[in-house]
Amino acid sequence: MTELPKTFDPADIESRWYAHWEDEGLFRPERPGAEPWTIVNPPPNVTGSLHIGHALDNTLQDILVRHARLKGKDARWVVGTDHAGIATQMVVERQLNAAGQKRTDFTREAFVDKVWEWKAESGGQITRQLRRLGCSMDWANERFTMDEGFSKAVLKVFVELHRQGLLYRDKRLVNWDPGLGTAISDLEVETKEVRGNFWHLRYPLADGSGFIQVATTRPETMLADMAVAVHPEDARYKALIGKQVKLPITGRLIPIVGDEHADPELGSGAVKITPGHDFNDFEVGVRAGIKAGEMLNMLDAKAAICQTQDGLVPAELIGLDRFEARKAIVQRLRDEGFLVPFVDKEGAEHDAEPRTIQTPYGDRSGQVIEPWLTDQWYVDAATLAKPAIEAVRSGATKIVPKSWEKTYFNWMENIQPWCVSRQLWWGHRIPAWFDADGQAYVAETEEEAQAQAGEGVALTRDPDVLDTWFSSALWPFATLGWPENSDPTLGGRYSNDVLISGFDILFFWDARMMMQGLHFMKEVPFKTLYLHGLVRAADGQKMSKSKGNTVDPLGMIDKYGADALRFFMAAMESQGRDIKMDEKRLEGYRNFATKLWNAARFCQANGIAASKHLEAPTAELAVNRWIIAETIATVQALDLALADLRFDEAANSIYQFVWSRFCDWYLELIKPLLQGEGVAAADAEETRAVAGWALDQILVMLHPFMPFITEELWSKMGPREHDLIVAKWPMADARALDPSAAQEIDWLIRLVSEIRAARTELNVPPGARLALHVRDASAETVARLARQEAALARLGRVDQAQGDAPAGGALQLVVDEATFVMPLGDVVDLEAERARLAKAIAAAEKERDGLAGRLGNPSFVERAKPEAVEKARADHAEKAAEAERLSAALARLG
RNA sequence: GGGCGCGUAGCUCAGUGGUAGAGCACUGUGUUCACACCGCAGGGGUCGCUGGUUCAAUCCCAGCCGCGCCCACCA
Repeated sequence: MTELPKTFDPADIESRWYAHWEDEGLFRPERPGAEPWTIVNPPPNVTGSLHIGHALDNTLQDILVRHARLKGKDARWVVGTDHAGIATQMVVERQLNAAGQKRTDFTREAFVDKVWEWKAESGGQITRQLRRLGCSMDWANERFTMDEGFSKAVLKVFVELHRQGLLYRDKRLVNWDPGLGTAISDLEVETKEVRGNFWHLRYPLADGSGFIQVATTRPETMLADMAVAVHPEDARYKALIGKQVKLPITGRLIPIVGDEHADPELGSGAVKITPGHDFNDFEVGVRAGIKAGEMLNMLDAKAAICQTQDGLVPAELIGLDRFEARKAIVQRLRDEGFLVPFVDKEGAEHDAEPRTIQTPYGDRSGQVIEPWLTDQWYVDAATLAKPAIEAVRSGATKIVPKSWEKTYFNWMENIQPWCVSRQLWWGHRIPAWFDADGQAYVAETEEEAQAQAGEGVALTRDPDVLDTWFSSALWPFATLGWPENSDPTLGGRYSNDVLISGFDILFFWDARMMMQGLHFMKEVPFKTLYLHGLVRAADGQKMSKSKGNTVDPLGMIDKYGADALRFFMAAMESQGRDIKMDEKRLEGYRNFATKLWNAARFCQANGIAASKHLEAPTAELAVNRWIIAETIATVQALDLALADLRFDEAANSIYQFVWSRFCDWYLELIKPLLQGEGVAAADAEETRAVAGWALDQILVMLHPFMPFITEELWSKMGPREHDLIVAKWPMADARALDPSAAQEIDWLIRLVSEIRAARTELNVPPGARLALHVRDASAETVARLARQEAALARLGRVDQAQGDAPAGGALQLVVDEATFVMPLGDVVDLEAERARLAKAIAAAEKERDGLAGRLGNPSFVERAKPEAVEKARADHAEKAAEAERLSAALARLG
């Protein structure tokens, strides 16, 4: 047993213990035959650094892993990083730019090598930071979404999905990011409301019989218009259907078509159709019989104007950026009389009507997204979604909190084809080869593709890579050895036990793991999906670098210790709510750690040491039997809370137990037994044994939340057979519960509390010792008073006296059947005591009368649950008796 | 337009069909060598508003007000 310093210094112990655990392989001790328990960590981006959201996410996971490990399971927390295609490519490109270079100065191979170099140097930052939080991950088997095994899994999945017809190449509109020069998925598009304009155009009918008016937010796209649509039943336009319009500027002849898409209520009721540059118009175009290959395209990859297939775009517009082109085209339309001016309320004329419009932006680049006609690879998500929906309906995967199920279903049921190809260099290269005619051959190797295509056919590999989420969707099984490992349960680790993620990646990641996991493993990837919220700034705002209101978790660890930060996260994690950063609270949990530290110091100083046994020691004294029962009750509460993933309840249970039960009462109550004179040696010994045992249980129970301080104290309390991280979780043994001991200590606590409150209220000097007389005491109370004499003397500063109290001023209080009288002689302010008693009487009477009122209501007695009536009767009798005894005490005061 | 969530003590948050809790902050006080990052005692809430269901509602239902988030093709 090593003596503990007076102040707890987290920094001193954290790195020491972490290194020890990791070096000794304690994050995944050998446990042959033990029940496997598995959780996979959401792989952070290699470009990332630990932010406060990671701190929450990983704390919750570590609590579950450590709990499972303490319970003796073969717990494994799979860890690794994600190659994060776009993000990582951007980081490396930015570095090149800073050095005056650019990506295209290099060959693809050379650039990708540079990214790997960057990854080797900087990609480990976040995993080092996770260690500071105390995360007990299986580092020995760390994975990367582009490591060799993973790449095999990705190839296999791509090829199989293709063979099954669930992955295909298609020409359709895609969300194109002109800044990054790649397609992105629906989920990577953020729609924002921006101030924009609404231009009203009039298109001349080809036969010269007049005009048809249309409105648009994107006038420049008129260069690729292929129709004007009106509602088939719209009386105003019905006769025009089938006529031709001669487009301004290009002079192209386009038809007026009838289509349900045109809403007679909106604008003029007629709408220009640009199938190559608008998702709605694409559908209208298809219905009008236009094939994707024929749709006019007027933009290049950078969203500058290019010549359309029919060559009708005037040369002076070619090469203009889309926003420049808009200005030029509006001006020309105005000059040529095709722009209908907007007249505002004051009667003034403008080119356009101001209006807020929904505009799509790329979530990475911040660029306005262009619907663009390209060939891309798509996954038939709707088909894969069906089993994923069913799995949640049947409960095979339970979503916690349940309220997210609806969101999950809603998204899954309306899911669109998932565009998985990206025009980037960094990522999993698509295993497809094209011949000269553009025919694709999909295979795991070039040889196989060649075999499909036939001898001598020249093949070129698809230059594109896969969406990062395509690979991370395989994380729950590809990290466990699939596909080499053909065991359908992957050694009992698939399905994973639980997945913890922020709700912000429910669609990006969780849903896609469900789809891929069910498709390839025929089982759900995880039995429970726990979704937590965001960590927000103190003022409730979302944290962001641009706002400059981020809180650095490492800074919090430096200031308060990792244990305090972890406990904060756990205590604040109630299901379904975001967490607001509250540094005062964090400070409070730092204080909690110090409190525990000092409790352990007290134990050390009083000969209390590491328990020799797992089971609770046998005990005779009520106080010891009571703390054993309280410990058991806390284990039960913790197990329940953790099973329900109620991290806040779990944290609060152990917090309350440690501070309010163990420190505030138990340690105070046993002081006379440890330090008093004339204590039987057996009693002192029993108490030391029980206290040591209870402290041990506290350390084990608190360990998942506060691993560092608990491990330190565990080691300092005496010799141990093993480290705390691999200790045994307490057994919730109901046999240790003792109602009579609990009742006695409960009575003692109430009596001491009453004495203290009364003393304070009457301004009895803290140091003054009072004589304690009792009247109307039952035999049980008399016995308890005798047994608890030392505790009462110490905590209440009272000395028990025989016989009735002498007449005169006294402090009186009622606990259960007995009235306690503490004579105060001349010191007492009789008026103050009368007032105090009167207040107590009033309170008891108020409750009594309230209960009487309820009992006097016939419908309550008739219709309420019998136990509710019974309880009301009992409470009423008790309150009535209390009021009477207090009144008697008041009367005695004279 | 659809969906979800939130509104409980000054602040941050739990909570239950039977008259409300925690941490911090606040007030008073400090005898007892574990701890002032502490102890003891205390004040403080018409549980957003309005109806309804019920013997009984902060908790269930409906509407309203306020706040936030997600999804969606109004040109």
